[in-house]
Amino acid sequence: MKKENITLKDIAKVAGVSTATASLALAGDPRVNFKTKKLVEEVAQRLQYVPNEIGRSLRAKKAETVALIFPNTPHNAFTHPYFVQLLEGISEVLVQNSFQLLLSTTPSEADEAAAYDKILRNRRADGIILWPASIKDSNIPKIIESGFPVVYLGKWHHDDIVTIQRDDFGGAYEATEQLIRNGRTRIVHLTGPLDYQVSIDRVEGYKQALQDNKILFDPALLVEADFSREMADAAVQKLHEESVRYDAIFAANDRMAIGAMRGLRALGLSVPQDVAVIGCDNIETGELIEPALTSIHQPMREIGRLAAERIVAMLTGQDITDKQTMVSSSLVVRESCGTLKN
Amino acid sequence: MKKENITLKDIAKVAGVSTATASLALAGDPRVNFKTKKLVEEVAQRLQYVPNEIGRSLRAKKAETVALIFPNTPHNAFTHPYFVQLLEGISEVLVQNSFQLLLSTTPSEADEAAAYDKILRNRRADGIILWPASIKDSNIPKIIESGFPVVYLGKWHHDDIVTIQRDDFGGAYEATEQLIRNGRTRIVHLTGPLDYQVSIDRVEGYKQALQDNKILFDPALLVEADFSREMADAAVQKLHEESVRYDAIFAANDRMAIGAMRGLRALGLSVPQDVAVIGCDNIETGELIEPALTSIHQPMREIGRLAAERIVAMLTGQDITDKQTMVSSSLVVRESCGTLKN
DNA sequence: ATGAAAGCGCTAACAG
DNA sequence: CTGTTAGCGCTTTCAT
Repeated sequence: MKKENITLKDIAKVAGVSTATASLALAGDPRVNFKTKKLVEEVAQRLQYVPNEIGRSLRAKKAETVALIFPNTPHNAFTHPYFVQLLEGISEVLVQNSFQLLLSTTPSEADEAAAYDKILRNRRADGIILWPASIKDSNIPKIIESGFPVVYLGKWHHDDIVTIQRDDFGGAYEATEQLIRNGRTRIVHLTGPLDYQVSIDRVEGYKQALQDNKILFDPALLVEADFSREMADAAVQKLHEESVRYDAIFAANDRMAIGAMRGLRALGLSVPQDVAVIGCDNIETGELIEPALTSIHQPMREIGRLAAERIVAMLTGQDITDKQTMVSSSLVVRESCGTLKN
Repeated sequence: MKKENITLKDIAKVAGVSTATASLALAGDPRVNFKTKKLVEEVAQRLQYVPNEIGRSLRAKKAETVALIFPNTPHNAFTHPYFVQLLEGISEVLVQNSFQLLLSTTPSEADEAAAYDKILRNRRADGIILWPASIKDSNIPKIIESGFPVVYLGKWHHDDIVTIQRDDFGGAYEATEQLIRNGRTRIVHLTGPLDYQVSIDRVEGYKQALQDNKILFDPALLVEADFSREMADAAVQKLHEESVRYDAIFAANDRMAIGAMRGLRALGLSVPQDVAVIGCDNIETGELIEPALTSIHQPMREIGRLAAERIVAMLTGQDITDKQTMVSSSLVVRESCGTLKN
């Protein structure tokens, strides 16, 4: 049932030319006679010839493939609500440019190094889009310094690296300021794990907004969590037990914001009257719950698109003028933050 | 900066053996002397040799790669809330078995055929996991009948095809029956597009449940929609304008269920008192809204895992005993369907 | 304008 | 036990 694959040799034989000529003809090389070209094309068409990309890759030393590498940690990747959108943006651009997309998860921390290395050098992919997890990941410098074409989704302390980064600092700043503008002064910040750059940047933005508004930063209001609903809920409980007073929560993602809202409700506190809440990610759920959640919208699809465009540019030898690209986020104001409708 | 890739030839030269011996040594072939084996391994290690998979693939005529093909229609794939979970299940198994995952979207309907064909025959992937969109898609029979190793996610009318299917009929039956058990008799079914197999199966399950409970099927209660919240909302409006009376809605996905609930609220109707609602997919949002949504849980991750296991089995020459696998769904009962707590 | 031949990196059949 | 050789399918000089 399974058809034998027909090769260039086959169509050359049928067309009565050499494989070299056939190859040139199909590549549209001007040196080849128009008539032979037509003939070869006709035969290829008739035999439904599809070039074997593997052979082509071996010869060309490139695979026309981009790998998306991401560590599949519990806080990252698949569980991230916006992973799909990133993927969609990347896919969209790669398809347009006839690149393939190879998905590479690194299963366990243990063989991450090996996994990276393999992808780097086994030539299955010509370039990499790298979604970092923790900044502690020691493999990342290795990849980046290997000189392999890579687009890094995040901040990296080296100007030579092509990066696409979100303005997490700015987003956090804006969210915090929104709460302050609404009259809140004791603002809890539920962070993600603090070995993530995104978490650090948000804390900075939060602190800066406080400072610019002459509010003293209170360490008791900074709570490290893990992006999960459960932990946010628990954090609210804990704050209650410790009798910490606060009138707002800025959570590092919507899941935690929602978890916190549930925790608050369980304590008999109302949102936004008693405690105003803002999250990050602007997931669909936030729009549907009561009260609707104010959130920082992250343009993940746009980031995916930009990342793919950059890597394609690098692989096709174009110049990257601006290596660092900053994508700004925007605050979507809904009921939960206590802003009065105007 | 970018290192020249070292090849098998290089390590053979350094180790002072032939490439053949080097190859065998690294493959752990018992014929090669223990000492030479150690030597070669040491050199490979030292030079950080990573085999070029492209060369290997060309030789072996396989790529150790599985492609996931899905048409990126508005109702499918990226917008589907459960796409990520499918992906996760697939990825998990493929990683375990050292297969790569190639993601193939078909951009526009126009060149779908070409896209499929290319993937089928350019040998970048050894096997395919196929997520169908419409059953009208004429490319699907072609792929399947080409004899290329494929796992089809859905129902296919041919016993030779390896499929993983959800029990959409059973799920719809169970949901409908639950509503009937709760005393509802005029049950609206908001379907997905009726050229999707899933939609058809659900309609069948719905009808069967009605019939088994001696409720006459009323065509006015069967409303074709498009999986979107907006259309569900509009459908509820339309039913109102046409003065259609009903006491329950079974929606073909949670998005529509949620849209319908919003529409009902706008009409001043309460859920579940006036109208009981059940959705499909059991998305996270359903758990968080008020009233919490009863929904059919779809084990997409499990499906992904099974699909990947099957395709790996096929590619490694194992026997597939049961070609058709049916995965059952389960009803997650929450408030919206009006079931009394016990 | 076309063909012959080399070679990308790898593995496997066959010698020795 | 190891080396020689051929060839996977393709592109690309280099001759003709």
